Formats: sequence, structure tokens, C-alpha cells
Amino acid sequence: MNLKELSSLLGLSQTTVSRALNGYPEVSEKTRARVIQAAEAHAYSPNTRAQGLATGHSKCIGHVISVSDSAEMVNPIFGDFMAGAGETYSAHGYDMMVTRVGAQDEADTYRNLKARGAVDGIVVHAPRRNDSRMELLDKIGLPYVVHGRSTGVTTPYSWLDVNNTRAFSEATSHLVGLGHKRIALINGQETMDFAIRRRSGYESSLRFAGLTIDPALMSTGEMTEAYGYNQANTMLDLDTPPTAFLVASIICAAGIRRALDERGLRVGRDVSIVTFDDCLSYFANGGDRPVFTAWQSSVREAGATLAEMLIDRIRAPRAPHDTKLWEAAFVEGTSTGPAPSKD
Amino acid sequence: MNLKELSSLLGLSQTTVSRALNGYPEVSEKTRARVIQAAEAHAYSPNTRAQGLATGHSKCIGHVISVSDSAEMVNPIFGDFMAGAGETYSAHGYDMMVTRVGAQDEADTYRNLKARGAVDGIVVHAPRRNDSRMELLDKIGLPYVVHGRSTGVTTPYSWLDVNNTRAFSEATSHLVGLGHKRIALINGQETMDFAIRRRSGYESSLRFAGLTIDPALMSTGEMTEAYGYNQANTMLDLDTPPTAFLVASIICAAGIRRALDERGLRVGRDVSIVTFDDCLSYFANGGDRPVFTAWQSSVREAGATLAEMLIDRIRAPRAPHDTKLWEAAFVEGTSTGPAPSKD
DNA sequence: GCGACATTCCAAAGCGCTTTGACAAATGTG
DNA sequence: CACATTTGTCAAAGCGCTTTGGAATGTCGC
Repeated sequence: MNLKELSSLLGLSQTTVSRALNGYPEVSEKTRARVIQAAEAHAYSPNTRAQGLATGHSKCIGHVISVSDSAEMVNPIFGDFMAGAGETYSAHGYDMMVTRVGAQDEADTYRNLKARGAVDGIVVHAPRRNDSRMELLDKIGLPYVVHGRSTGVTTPYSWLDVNNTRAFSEATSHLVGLGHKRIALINGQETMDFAIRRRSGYESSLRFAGLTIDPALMSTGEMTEAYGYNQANTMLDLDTPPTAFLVASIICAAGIRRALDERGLRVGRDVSIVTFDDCLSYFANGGDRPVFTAWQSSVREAGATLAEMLIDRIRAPRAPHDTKLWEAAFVEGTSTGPAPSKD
Repeated sequence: MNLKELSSLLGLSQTTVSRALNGYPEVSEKTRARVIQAAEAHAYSPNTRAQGLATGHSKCIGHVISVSDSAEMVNPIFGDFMAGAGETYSAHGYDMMVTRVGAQDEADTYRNLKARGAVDGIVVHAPRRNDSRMELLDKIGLPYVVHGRSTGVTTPYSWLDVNNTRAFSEATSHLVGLGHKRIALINGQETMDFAIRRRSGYESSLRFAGLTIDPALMSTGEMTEAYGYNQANTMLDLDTPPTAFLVASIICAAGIRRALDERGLRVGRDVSIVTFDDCLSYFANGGDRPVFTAWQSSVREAGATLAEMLIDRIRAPRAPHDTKLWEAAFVEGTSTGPAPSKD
């Protein structure tokens, strides 16, 4: 069923039917009702491609997922982010397109998406320091919003970020307040801007507390369970092992917990853990007494909000940029306690 | 830059340029080379929508993600599956569209996707018993492949599934062989076909071993970490608690491990765990000695293969259906051991 | 030198929609 | 009742591509 058929069925012109369905005022309410009813009866939905060709926009949002070359890691927050964004998109009649790409073809992918007119806008994921994507997207004129920020990029852009510096600074202070002096940082990949901010929050709090910053207690890598496990083991084997771990993701924290359990160390008594928590739906850290003491911020809500921001941006590409800095929430779980006294 | 501009730039007709780029033989190699070079120089990519309108297909694959109404769970395998499928799609010039939908609007979503001509085919995720989607898709004529199978659906369809029955039957036998008599099943939602098969594999092995099937040792639910934790705690509080857990996902298994650790029970000695493992990139169960004894099958590879199958299907919609039953691989980890002797 | 046959290219139609500009019909105004 | 205005509708153009059905041009054998 297409417009032509539907309109001849109704004895109306394509123009009138199209206008009736798209809510234009030039058509009488009586006709409109008749058209809408017929459209529903025949399950008519305008052909997306034809509509897009005629209007000049695709009503589709792109998400480019860079899969790192080294490890073939898929970011575990991906699903929840998409779920949040997807809800917003469908509410506004947008489709969602996902493109997987190796890091080196990144720029080409963006250019291609624009040239083909495949999407009206995109969400930039996992910004790096001095990320070149914003400049590229500005140049080619593809609207975008950024999930996170990029230190070093001076031209304005729209973003939503969690206050990572503060979360990690406060988390460190919290541990310091509990008497911990050897606090390890199990960070994400420090090519990522958020990881750099997290480290800087951690370092500034250590410095403030007059504690030394020990490179042996800092690690950076892809936030898998195994990475947490391995790093914890390495650090616990040090001559002066850490008494607390500050961790970039709950998946990682699970790995650290495993290492501790295996060594017979009691989490929250022998060794403390504070983690950042993206509120993943399959790894909830909630309840009366959450497992992990954590700074949390829902990646799903971030997805929904960024989607909203992007749609606004597509509607008004010249509007001033919108930026949102969300504060993570602190929840105290069972994974922290006073530093064990040395005997 | 569009076809019209490019062709006038080259002093050729649109026909010739189009044919040159699409590899038709009616154009001399000399001209073709010239055209291709110009196209690259001007970063020309045909407009997707126009191309789709003219050819009648969208070169786009749909993935409909049903988000359960109860819990707002996003399946943790989603990201890895997409990564696998995405690779195949881009290799074949297909885009990937993701639609998030609540369970009740499911049928409408499929119909709409077809009516709008938004996708050329779709992947059916998480089939239920007597799943109605295959019949619907056959009726509306939208090519599809199924990730899993649906008991009760008699019309043929293309699918790829892991031999869940066998994996869970063997896993149970393995535990029985180690002397376990009280083996718990922490299953996924038993509205899902795969969960039903897993249970049946488990039950048949118990029956074969002459062990009683105790409903108190079987649970079904969404496979989150917290679910595993809660179920383990409930069952360990029974008068005659299980000595082994058979688990549907590694995320769940992590929750069970947490419950055990918390109770001071040693995994693999006091209580055994066997889990199904989808080889999630952020929760790898590998190395010399894997953490969990597991039956594993890569969901990422499943994604890549299903994508391939779907593309074939789109090319030849009347071809006989392709079905693939993959056997999961057994890996022995540290999470299993002989049943503790009663004293 | 001429018909036969490839080879190489093109004009134009068509995909299904939106939108412009025009035109009847209905309504209001003096 | 003549005229201006609004209302409701339509035919046709255009979005950027593919593809059909020719039409030139070149090559060859006789």
C-alpha cells in the first residue's frame, strides 16, 4: 500500500492525503479523519526512503561504535545506553543506526555517513583527549552531541558528562578519611578523556592529603573483569600492597573482588573497594545495602538525555550549544571500611 | 556532491557514471577508471535513500530489541552480538538498524518496519516457545533469521542455535559424575525457548542418574548478577542446600560466587558451579585455568554467522531454510570439584 | 564501400513521497 | 448581486538514484 493507491482508493489526490496525514491545516477535518481512518485500515506507513528523499532528512540517528583494534572489546555500557537513547528516538519518530568500525577508518565512516545522507545526526561515544571528531563533524556539517568531553578541544560543542574528576576526588577523600594510605587506582584506558579526569581527581585528593602518588598503584586498561582481577593480583603482590582500590567500572570491581576472595581477604574489612557504577541493568548495585560503595550515574538516562539533546540540535543546528555536567551520586555499600591497622 | 554534478563534471551522462560505479560491463574500463577516480576525489557516495528508492531495497538490517516491561533489562549479550553482526554487515555494504520496543507493540513494530520499507530483513532475538513472530514475518514477507529456536513452531525457518539441551544435560552429568546429588538450576526466564531446553537437559540428566527433581532447586528469572546472588542465598538457606549450581549465564554465576564468598564457602570445593558462557568480551572466562567450569559458545560469532545467513536469505528468499546447531565447548575451570562428603 | 555486429554511451521514465503554485468552490463583504 | 477572500483540493515538479530501450560510434568481413 502506497500513497498513490491509498489516494485513488479515497478518491483524493496524493497531495491531500499526504497533507491530511502530516497534519497540515489546508485540509478539512472531515477529510483528514477519513484519510487517517483509511490509512489505519490499510496499514499504510509512508515509505521511509521516499519520504527522506523528498524531505531531505533521514529521520535516523547514527551511533558509531569504535571497536579497539587490540582487544576486540565491546563496551559493556553499550546496551544500556542504547536502550535509553532508543526510547527517546522512537518517541520522536527517529530510527537508530549503529555502525561498527575499526579505529583507523573512523573519519571515513563519519564522512561517508554524511555523504550518503544516511543519518541526520550522530552521537559521539568515548571521546579521547584532543579528539579530532568534533572538528571533523563541524567541518562536514553533521549535527552531533558528545557523551563525555574532550580536553583540548576549544571549539564549542554540545555534551553531557558526569563529573568524573569530582567523583574520583571525593571517592579518594572518602578512603583517605577511613585511614587508607595506599589507595590503588584501577582506571579505564587513559586515551579516553573520562579516564584522564578520573586520574586527575584521584591524584589531586592524594596530594591534598599529603599522600604520595605511586605509579605502581595506578593502572590503565580496558575495563574487563579479567583486567580487574589481574591488576588486583599484581598490586597485592607488592611489598606494600594497597589497602583500598578505586575502580572505574563495576565489571572491573567484580574482578577485584574475585582476586580478594581468592586470597581470603575480606572485602570491606581487609581491603576496601570504591567503584564507579554506570547502573547497568544486568549488574545492579542497589538494595538496602549495596554491594559496592560507589559513585553512580545512570548511563541509560545519559543515553535518553543525549538523544533529546541531539534531536534539539538537529532541529536548530545554529542554536547555542547545550552542555550538562551531571554529578554522580554516592552510595555507601559494604565494600568499604576503615583501613586495617598495621601490626 | 551528487550524481548529476559528478557526471556533468566528467562530461558523461548519469547513466554512464552510475554504471561505471556499480561495475556494469557496458562501460569501457578507461571510462570506469576515470569515473572512479573522480568519485574518490570528490568523496562521492550515492545517496542511500535515493538508491534505496530506485532499487527497492534499503540495504539495511533491523534488530528489534524487546525490553521486558517488568524489569527494564537489557540483555548483556547485546553488545557482543551486534559487534559480530556489524562486522558482517559492513563487509556486505549493509547498515544496521536497532529498534527498541516494549513487548506489547512487537507485532506492530515488525509490520511497520516492513510497511515503511525501512529494512530488508531482520534478526529475531530471544525466541519464546510458540513464538508468533515467525508466522507474522512470513505473512508480511519480511526475510528473517532467528537467533535460537522456537519449540512449537512447525513452519520452517532459518535459525542458528546452540545445543542448549545437550550443554545442560552434559553439565549436569558432569556434576553428577563428581558425586553431586543436590544440583541447583539457576535458569533464565522460562518464557524463552533456550531456557526451556536448558531445563529439559538438566532434568533428563537428573532423571537418568536417578536423582529427584526438586522444584526448590530450580529457579527462573532475568539473568542479572543480583538474581544469581539472591537465588543462591535462598537455596543455600534450605535444610538440604545444593552442593552445586548450574547457571545460565556468567553474569549470574558471578552473583552466585558472591553469595558463596560472603558465606565463606569455597567455590570448587564446598560448592561447585558450572555455567553457560557466551564469551562476552568484557567478562572473559579464559586463560590457562578458567575461573568457571563452563559450556561456552561465542555470541559474537553467532552474530556474525546469523548476519551472513540473513544476507543470503535476502538474496534468495525462496531458497531452502538454513539451520545451524552449534555445540557448545566444554572448558574445565576451577569452579568445580567433587561433592563434599557429608560428615 | 556496405551491411552486420559489438561497443559505448545517453535520454527519459520511474521509485514513493513532499511541496509549490494554481484553481474551483464556498464564504464573506459592500 | 458583483467582487474579494478564504477554504479545500489538485496537477505537476522535484528529491537522487537505477534502469530500460535506444542511438551513435567503431570494427570487421566481404
